[in-house]
Amino acid sequence: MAKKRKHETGGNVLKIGNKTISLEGYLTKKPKKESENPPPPPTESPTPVEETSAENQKLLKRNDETPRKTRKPPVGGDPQLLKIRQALPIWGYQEKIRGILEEKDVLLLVGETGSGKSTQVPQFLFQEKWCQKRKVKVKQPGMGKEEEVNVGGMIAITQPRRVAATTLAHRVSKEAGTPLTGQSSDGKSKGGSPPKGLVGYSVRFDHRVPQGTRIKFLTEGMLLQELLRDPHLRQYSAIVVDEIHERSVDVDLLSGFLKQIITGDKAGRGGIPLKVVIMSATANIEKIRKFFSVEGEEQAQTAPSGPKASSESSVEFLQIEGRQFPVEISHTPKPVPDIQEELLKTIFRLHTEEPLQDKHGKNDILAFLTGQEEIEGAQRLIEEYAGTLASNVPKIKVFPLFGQLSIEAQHDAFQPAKAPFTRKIVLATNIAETSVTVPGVRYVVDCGKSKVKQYRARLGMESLLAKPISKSSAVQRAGRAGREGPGKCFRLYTEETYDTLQQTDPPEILRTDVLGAILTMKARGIEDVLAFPLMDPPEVESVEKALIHLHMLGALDNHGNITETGRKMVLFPVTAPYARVILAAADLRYSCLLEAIDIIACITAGDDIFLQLRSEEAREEVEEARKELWRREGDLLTYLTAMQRYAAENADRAAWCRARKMNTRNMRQALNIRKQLRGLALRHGLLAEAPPADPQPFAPAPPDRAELVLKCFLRGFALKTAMLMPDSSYVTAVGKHVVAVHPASVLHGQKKEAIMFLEHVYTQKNYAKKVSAVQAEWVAQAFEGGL
DNA sequence: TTTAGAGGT
Repeated sequence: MAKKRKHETGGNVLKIGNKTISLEGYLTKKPKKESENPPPPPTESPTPVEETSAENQKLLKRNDETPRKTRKPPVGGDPQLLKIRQALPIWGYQEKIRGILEEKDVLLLVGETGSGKSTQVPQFLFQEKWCQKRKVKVKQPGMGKEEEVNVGGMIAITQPRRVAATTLAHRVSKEAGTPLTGQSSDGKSKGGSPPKGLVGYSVRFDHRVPQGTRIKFLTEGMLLQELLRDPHLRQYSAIVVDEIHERSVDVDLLSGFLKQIITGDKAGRGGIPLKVVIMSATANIEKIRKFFSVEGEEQAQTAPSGPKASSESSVEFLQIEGRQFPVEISHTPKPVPDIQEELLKTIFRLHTEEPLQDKHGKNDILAFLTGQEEIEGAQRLIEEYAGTLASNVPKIKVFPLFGQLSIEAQHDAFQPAKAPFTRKIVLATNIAETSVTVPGVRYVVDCGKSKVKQYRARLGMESLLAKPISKSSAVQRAGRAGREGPGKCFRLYTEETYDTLQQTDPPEILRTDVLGAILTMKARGIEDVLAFPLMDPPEVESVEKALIHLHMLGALDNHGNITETGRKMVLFPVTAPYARVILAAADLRYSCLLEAIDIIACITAGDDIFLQLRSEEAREEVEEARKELWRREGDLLTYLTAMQRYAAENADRAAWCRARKMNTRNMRQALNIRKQLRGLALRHGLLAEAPPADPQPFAPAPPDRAELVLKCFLRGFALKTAMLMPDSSYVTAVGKHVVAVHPASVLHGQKKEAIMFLEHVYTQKNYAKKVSAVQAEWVAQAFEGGL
């Protein structure tokens, strides 16, 4: 297996064993980062209304051949909601925004929390002349033939999270007064029939795109998927990229594709430009502005021929004020030796000195800590100490808040403390920084750290460690105190420490394995991935590692071009190694596709489907029930058993989960993913016929079948294997690192001749997770088989 | 003996 090593041979060629990958022309460099925000809350009401208000008319001072008042009003709308809309900070900017986009292709809009940009901007734009659907002639690629196609008509608004996409769509459809009911599939809405809805959304497992949809909210990943089918985004007149400051891998890739569309040859869109609105919650936008501006650097390489968009598509910038109460920030005078002690002192000083409520409402406390362990420790101490308080001091109710908590427990943290004369204290991870808003908070305590995942390409492993937060993160945390009234923020670190913090967090693309990003590019026709425009290009070494890995998986050929296997892999919404396992499982040599899908569905459903049990009692309580799921082959076969038994359960699946302390949310999600993967396998010919519907009687996989399943997973994960050493440690086959089997694994504390693990994380130790027992011989075979 | 947070036709 050592033969599969990389050798640099000359400039642009990589050799792996006897194979050669061309890296022709893979070279570019680029510039820096950002912070974030949530949408306004929904309200109630129905009835029709004119969009063009009197206020609106006043702003019509611009040079305009077609007077604004002739613009067709929206289908309907709600007068009460209109009043609320008119009070939003962004409302007064609508003519300005329209004016800019009439002339320019790119607008960078910075609006702080509560400015209303996510809901209003698409409504300002959809009736613009440039936003109408047009029939144009385009040349078919390859052939000289022209075909007539529709271009434009819709506005897409991307969101990093599903919940944001769906709630914004509901809100905007209510404001517009049109229903959000259609179940029609994407973009198939034919003209002719009367419009049935103005607003739609598209997220995984949930699509509502009524006929006549003009405004479509979708997740970033969903638009990337659409790009696979429609590289010119012909359905759209404009793309609004919201929350770009969160800098997910998906939004970075999307930005690259949008940049290529706006700076490149527009022949694929029949010469019709695509308008792009980039929205960010932070004022630190120089990098984004530079990235999207055409004049900037080398725009030359992208389009090989055809007319080039030039001066007319420069980036316009607009800043909208937000709605935020002032927050008084204080730092500690000296570095604190013990964070937990300082946290307790701060909380109890606040609690005893500050009023329980005022004219703005509740005065609750939100503390940011790094993780579950720290939160639970602090909770114990606070509750203990609270018990000793005098009776004239208000009571305390502590709510932990972290991602692994059940939905119900998370929900509790959002409710006001029920008992009278009681203050709510929420101890949260950075889940409360962006993903959720806790109402009632007026005091924030910030420990100044958070756990950060970092991928190390050289080791092929990731780490999860507590690191100092960035300035923008600190500002964001403080801002959580000023949502409902003037607030206070107590930072448990000095001002000098604050000054040393990084301005922004490194974007995800620099902290994660770029394997998926590279495959995404390759599948969308990017030959030279190093020349693909990215705001923060990953290190060349990480890209090379990913290319080699993709080559090993069979997704790329010797020239670095995507293979038929690679094209099939991207059809499945799982990471490349899992996609490779799915393809292998469909192969006649293995024929265990349904089993592989069951396992992959469990693994990709979220965090572990088995809830972690802290106490010895809890463990004993469910041990018997869980035992029937355990397989000595390891975690993968255990997941398979869990899924098979869960799917076989006919009575009450939630109760079945509760009895085994399993995550019901994730099991439901796993079943969704299983259904989706089965459907895709069927559609793409990996399955001959639809599997029988649930519930099916449970039958445990016999050992020979289990062996097939594990060999099949080795096709995707041969790199993640380790051998047992005489001293009982495991050493990885590639790289020779010592790994320990994670305590959550069923193989923890056991000795097997070799293990395969799907995850490799450094926390307290170098841990192997999702572990299975394999034979050394299978590992060798997997390497020899070229995977 | 252990666990930041998002996300996909």
